[in-house]
Amino acid sequence: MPELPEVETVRDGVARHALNRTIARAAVLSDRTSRRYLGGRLALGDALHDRRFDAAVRRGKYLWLTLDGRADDADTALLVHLGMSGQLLVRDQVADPARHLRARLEFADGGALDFVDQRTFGYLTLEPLVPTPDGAPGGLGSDVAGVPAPVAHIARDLLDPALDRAAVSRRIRTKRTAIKRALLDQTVVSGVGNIYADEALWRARVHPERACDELPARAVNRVLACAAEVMAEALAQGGTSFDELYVNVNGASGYFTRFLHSYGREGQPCSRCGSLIVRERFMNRSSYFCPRCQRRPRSS
DNA sequence: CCATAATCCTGTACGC
DNA sequence: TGCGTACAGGATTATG
Repeated sequence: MPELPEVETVRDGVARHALNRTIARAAVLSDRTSRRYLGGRLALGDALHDRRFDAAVRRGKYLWLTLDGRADDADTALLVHLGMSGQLLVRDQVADPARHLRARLEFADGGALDFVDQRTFGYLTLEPLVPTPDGAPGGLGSDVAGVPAPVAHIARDLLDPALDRAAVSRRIRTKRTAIKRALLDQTVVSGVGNIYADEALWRARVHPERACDELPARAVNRVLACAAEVMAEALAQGGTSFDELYVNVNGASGYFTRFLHSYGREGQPCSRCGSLIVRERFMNRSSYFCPRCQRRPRSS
């Protein structure tokens, strides 16, 4: 499941292998993949014809590829969200279509960029860039102070040099909700999904149901620091491939799965204290935590 | 405005 | 063996 480290791994791969190459043909094969683009899948493919990407940029779990200069739409980007199972794969040659191939961009030099997505929560769309309020770069990968319009409400992420982490901490402490909910709220801080939320809370020794407005500032700061730390470490391992739906642009899995301490480890001993990791329903999904290291709040 | 529930989707794992 | 069901969950949309 692609969260920040996985999307960043993909962004890096695209930046290395897919920039400044002319797109000779582009085809979006599924209406669902282009559902965010009002012109429809055929127009989306047509719009990419004979164009090139000149940067690959990421904020949180959003990735966008900026189109090279053309007077009428120089500030336009192909916005990519991988959803649950989206993959961008760089092909040296046009290969046989993968089972869930949703779009293919063929380069004039013979290679291709494939978008494969089993569960179809991912999408592609073309979007104008809008200025960032603070004038800082819109995301990692470009100096341009712009983001695609649908990304304007998404907060900066924990690996963004322009993030004001102290302000995020203050905002979290005003929220009347559980800390894990706040971590997963992409308008508060972006890039954290279920896996890294659980891992960050385990590291910080904070129970996922702890109320934001009852946590000491120190604890919230610790959670944010741990989240940044665990995602940086995961990035260094190429991300987490928990269920094989996440791979990099070359089709390789990430190696961080073996370093997980809580996520997916129900019934296994906590690597810190030996208590058995428990799993609970939370927000229509699962929370994994150590019942001894991460003390449950009295209420709720 | 804020918090939360419902919703989209497909493959896999399981119980009967 | 096969069928039905639960489950995985990011982000938008709807509802309270």
